[in-house]
Amino acid sequence: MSQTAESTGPRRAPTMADVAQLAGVSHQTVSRVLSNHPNVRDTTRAEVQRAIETLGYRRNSSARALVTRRTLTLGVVACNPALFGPASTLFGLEEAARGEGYMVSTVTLRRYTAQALADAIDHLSDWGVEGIVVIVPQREAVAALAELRLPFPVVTVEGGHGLPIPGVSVDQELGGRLVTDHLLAAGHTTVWHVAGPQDWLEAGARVAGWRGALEDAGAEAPPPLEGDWTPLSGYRAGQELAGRVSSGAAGRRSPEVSAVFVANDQMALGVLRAFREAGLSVPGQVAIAGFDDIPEAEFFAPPLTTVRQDFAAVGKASIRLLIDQLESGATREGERVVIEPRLIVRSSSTQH
Amino acid sequence: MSQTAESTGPRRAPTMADVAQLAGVSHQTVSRVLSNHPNVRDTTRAEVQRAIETLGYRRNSSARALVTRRTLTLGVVACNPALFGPASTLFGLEEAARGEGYMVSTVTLRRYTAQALADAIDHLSDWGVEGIVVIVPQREAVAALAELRLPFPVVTVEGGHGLPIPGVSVDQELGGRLVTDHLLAAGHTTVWHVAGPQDWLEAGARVAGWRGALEDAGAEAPPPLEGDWTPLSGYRAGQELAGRVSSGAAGRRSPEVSAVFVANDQMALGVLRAFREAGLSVPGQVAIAGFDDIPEAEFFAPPLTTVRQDFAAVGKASIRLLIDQLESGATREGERVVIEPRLIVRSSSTQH
DNA sequence: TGCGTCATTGTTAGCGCTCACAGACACACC
DNA sequence: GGTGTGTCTGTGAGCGCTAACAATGACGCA
Repeated sequence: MSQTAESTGPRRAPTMADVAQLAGVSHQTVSRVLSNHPNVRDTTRAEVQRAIETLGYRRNSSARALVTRRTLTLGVVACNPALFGPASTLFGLEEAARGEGYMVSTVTLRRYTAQALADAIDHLSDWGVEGIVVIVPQREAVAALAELRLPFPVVTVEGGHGLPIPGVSVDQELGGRLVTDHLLAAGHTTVWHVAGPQDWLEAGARVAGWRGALEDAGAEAPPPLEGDWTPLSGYRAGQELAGRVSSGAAGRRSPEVSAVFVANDQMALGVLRAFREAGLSVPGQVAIAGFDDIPEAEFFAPPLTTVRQDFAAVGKASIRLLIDQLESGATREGERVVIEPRLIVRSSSTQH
Repeated sequence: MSQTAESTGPRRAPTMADVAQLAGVSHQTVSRVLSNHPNVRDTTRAEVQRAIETLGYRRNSSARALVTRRTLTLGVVACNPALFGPASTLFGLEEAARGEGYMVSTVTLRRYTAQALADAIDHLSDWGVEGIVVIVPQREAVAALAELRLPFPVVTVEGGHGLPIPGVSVDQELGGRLVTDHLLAAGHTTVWHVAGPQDWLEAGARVAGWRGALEDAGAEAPPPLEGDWTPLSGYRAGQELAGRVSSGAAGRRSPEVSAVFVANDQMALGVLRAFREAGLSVPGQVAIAGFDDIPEAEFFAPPLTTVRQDFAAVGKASIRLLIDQLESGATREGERVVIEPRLIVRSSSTQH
């Protein structure tokens, strides 16, 4: 049954010549109709269109790519695609690319290593992508990328500055500043920080923003804790911080814990749980702020003050940057698009 | 500077003929080396390999696809790719496909409509995908899909039964049962339900599991509330439920609210917030369970009992099903792979 | 010596399309 | 009538590869 499903046998997909024959024109005329060339008589065009519909003809993309030397395909390498940020960026990327007439092929990395990155790019190259966007925010990744000397344009997302590879990023340092300033303005003498993994550029930039804001305010910077973006690591950091709240500043020569800036919302969730278990009230005894504004943040206990990043804009800008290079043929050495984040104040940081 | 970066001008990528010439063989021998044909003398093979490395040659995928009639590309249509489930599935899908030597091209839908789905598939067809996986769990989507009669195999994820399109799904009904049974076993006389949008098959199946478990236990089924998967909708449903807890069953002729099964974790988060604001203790006064086991669930206040789905397995199985069809040429009419979910018990449903 | 067999290599055609160019025809102008 | 200047259409080549077949030489065996 399975073999005889299509009654006339394994019929080949119709070709341009088939359409031409049915419409009584040359294959070239069919091609012209398909590419909207102006110099085709209306009646001819209609005839060809009808033949196309009758046969259900579709242009063979491989043949077309072979002769035009354009695959109209872009590659994306992403690292933690189940996280909110990367997933949203991926989405924005794909949408923007499709709008520009390109297809997106994705390769995801379970964990970043220089080898995995190289393999991913190799895989994409094999399929003839015209350029790639790399969403691998580890510090060394960008360096590894710069050494690869690829035969097509590359754009990084959150790839950091100072490299010849163009990229798009959110101003993470500004985000760190916004949060810290906000907490200082609420009257806290200083702000503690639970940082992301320091091989991530974003994590480093958020630390820098936090530290900068403290310095500008003349506040002492307590030693930052470090997590790995997961709620669990935030939970552990939160337990550590909770211990310091109760034991007071004297024992450790550190300032009192009354405000914490956590480098992402998931870790902030862990911190909240740790504080809850320690019997600390938020924001009563400690104010907390996160980063990312995941959809859940508004419904945390209490709702979380955080920083919103416009991932869709990041995706769109990366594609723009990539396609610009494709079409101009010039590489935008070191060009960077920076997107501003926005502080979202909720009750985790404000005495109601 | 940008134009003169490559000193010898815009050199074409090397072709098989270039490699052949450098190695002193015919292009066909190069082709044989590349496709690991056994009948090539070792010395010849080595010579060709060296020429390939010297020139940095890569096979032109378009030319290859043109003659072999195989693009080795699979398409994926996904609907809410920033949600945890779809994103994880996407990830598993891509990884499995790459392992099998295929490339994955993705199209994401902002919102499901029959038109958007058709457009997405059109877009993928234009790029010559050999088959597609559709992760669009709305009820009508599958029907629309069945009517499209596509010239390549299709596999659905969470696409429901009774259609000629093969697919992979998690046993959502079983999941609903597991949760409900668990809550009943804890001594609750009945279990309320905050359902997902009823045009989603998964939402319907979870309702069915919930209702089935109640019936089997001889418990009365209260009218289910309906949300849209977002924390906000869960919050609203939670407010409604909280009102019933305080006013008691008498006013509405409904059983008392002492246990709630929420159709996903995000909505459960909203319910938790509503209950917290209403001064209800969880699980003291009301037990709550969710569905999905998002990474955050363990850190909710309180940690959430939920159902874990193995999305990676779903992705892997879909790709297997698709590639099997590709290689056998036969469509697996109505074949379904069902993956079992697992109950994760945490403190939101248990008196400590 | 003659012939078949096998491993190794080369030759040729053609996948389905676009590009460059060449025709055909209509119309205007001198 | 000749010569442009359009508009519309067809012809031929070739993109880079693989598949089918042909050719070559080495070897074994009668």
